[in-house]
Amino acid sequence: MVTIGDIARAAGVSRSTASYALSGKRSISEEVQERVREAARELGYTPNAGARALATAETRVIGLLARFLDDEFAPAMLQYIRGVSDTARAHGYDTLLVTEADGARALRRITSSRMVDGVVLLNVAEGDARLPLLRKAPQPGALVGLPGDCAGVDVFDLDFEAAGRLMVDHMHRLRHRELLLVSQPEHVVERGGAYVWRLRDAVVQQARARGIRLHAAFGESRQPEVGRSLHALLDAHPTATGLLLGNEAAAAALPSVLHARGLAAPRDLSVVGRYSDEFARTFSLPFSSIESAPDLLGELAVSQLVRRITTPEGSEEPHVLRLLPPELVDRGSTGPPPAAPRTSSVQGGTP
Amino acid sequence: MVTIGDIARAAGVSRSTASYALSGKRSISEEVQERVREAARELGYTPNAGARALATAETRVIGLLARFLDDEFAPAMLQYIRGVSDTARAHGYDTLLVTEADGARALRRITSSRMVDGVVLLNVAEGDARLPLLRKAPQPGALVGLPGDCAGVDVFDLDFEAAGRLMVDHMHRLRHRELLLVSQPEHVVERGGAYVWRLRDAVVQQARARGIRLHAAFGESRQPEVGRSLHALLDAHPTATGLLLGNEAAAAALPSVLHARGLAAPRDLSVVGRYSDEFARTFSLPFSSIESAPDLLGELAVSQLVRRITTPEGSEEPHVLRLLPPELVDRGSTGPPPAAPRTSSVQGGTP
DNA sequence: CTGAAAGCGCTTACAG
DNA sequence: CTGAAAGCGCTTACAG
Repeated sequence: MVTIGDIARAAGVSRSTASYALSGKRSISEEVQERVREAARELGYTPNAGARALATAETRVIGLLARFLDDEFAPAMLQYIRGVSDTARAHGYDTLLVTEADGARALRRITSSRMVDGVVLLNVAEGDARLPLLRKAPQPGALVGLPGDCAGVDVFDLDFEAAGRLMVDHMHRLRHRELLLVSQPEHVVERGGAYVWRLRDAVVQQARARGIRLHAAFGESRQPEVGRSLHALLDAHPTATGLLLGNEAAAAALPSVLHARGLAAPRDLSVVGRYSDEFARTFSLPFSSIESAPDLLGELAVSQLVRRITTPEGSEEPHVLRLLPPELVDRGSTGPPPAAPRTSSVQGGTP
Repeated sequence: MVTIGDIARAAGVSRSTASYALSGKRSISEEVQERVREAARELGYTPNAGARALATAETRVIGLLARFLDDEFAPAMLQYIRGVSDTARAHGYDTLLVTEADGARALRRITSSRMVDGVVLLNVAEGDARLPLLRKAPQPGALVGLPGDCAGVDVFDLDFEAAGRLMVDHMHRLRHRELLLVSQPEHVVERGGAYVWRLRDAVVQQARARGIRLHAAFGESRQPEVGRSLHALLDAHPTATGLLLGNEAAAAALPSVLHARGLAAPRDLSVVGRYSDEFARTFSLPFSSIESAPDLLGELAVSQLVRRITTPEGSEEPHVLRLLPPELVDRGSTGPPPAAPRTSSVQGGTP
């Protein structure tokens, strides 16, 4: 292994001079600087990360705590991970990915051993067990997902309440008067997935305010249950003309369900989902949707985290809570309600 | 920050004794051991990872180099990542996830700075630019994906040739005599994605051996192109009775395509794909498929990597090349060919 | 502009 | 069974 000592010797200077020449942290004569650089290049020198971390108390690594829960839709997670990882790199940081089931334990491990300079938490729940630990940790943390208590951390999330209102208003403007809402599975709520009820409550309230009949159901996260529950919901409410989807798994399953019933959007049913454009393109989902912006959320969280890391200790800026205003991406799946009500469940019926 | 010095002082012993008591690397009296452990617990001691890495030349971190390529289907990647990350943790390692576009550069960074004890490369291509660097690195590496030259690394992959033969033989046994094959997009091949032609060539050859007419096409990785190309293929070959899918994006798009044409599998068309069971369940893909086993491949790669890391330098065991025998998961989408040929493209026709 | 030295927090031969 | 010391490779005050 080639060390800074080797570089110093090759360049005929002291180790400190070699270090300064490479870092540029104090002025070094042109000539020496060139000799050192040349030696480093020639010997293929890279500073030892552990040694540097020990000396500077900086690892240039951020921790990313992701959880894969049975009742959530895994593919959506990938985009958050990419957003975080790519942004971290752009700031000169590497990413330690932790997928351990026991997130609190994992968080303690990586923070108290100083493996990371800061931490991004994905999939944050209302009373997230990782938060008390994060607040005690010496490193700053940024969250994607809104917890009950935001003290001591920077928080980024979609504004799910505004998203709920936007869905309803969009349908209301098109003159729909009876809507269906499919949320995430009920366990997600029980586990503290606050975004579920933030969206749901907003939808319920706005529907009431607009004089719209609303039938709200919890969905499923897995096939074939998702499809069955969609069928059941459509069967139960044949006069509903619009469908709001808070649930990515339901959105992915909907095209088959519509086909099986001989329905088309927006001709027979107007549909609005809530997922990313990337997701829509990957699975060819033809429904208008509220962009969930996973890459942007990851990027914002990391950028803020890096600011905290690099900002001097004392100058504590107040913590940030940023809820992104929802945007509706129009893919043409909404329109005025049909004149006649849908025919009820016709397996494979003609359109 | 609480250091081993603090523990030593609290327990009234030297730092070395404290270290040994915690690591158990030499015999320490019961009593002292207890005092040290108690002190560590009380003060909440965790060894500093950087300091430990510097002293031991071990980081207990493995690097995971993933690439997200436009012409590949991103959701499939997540399962590899989880397999690697979970297995690493089970062995006591953390995972540094690198998604940088320039994989070779990233590999050099993390290996030469000794951020990791070993490296797993995902998505390995025929003449992978990362391999020469990996061979020069001081850390061992394990690959998921078969490169042209396996020297110096451990390699794990699905046996794509056997998979191709299995697909054809399965259809042949059911008396199909004309088949369609949809591979990955052609750019994947151009880029050196060897698994594409390994599967394709084996299918072509086996079809010839069995006297089967085969129409092989490259697919697309994105909607709506995927769907269009499937339609075009089905239009072009109305007498083909079986469809082989090497391409996950095509598999995800197929249900809509079949619905739109009023076709059902296996009644009108027998279908075999190549993707994981997890993938099938997430997207409710009703097609029999050859299990691509991403979690198992990730697990095997990491387990072997850990063995290399922990094995003493000299005792170089020969490198491993392991190709998993394909397994067909039957989801009931294959059967005997229909008596009458398919009617050609009928948009929304009755079944 | 440059060098000698201390120190980051750990582990592990070396001595007793 | 235990302690004092060296060393891992770096950075950065301290001195000139």
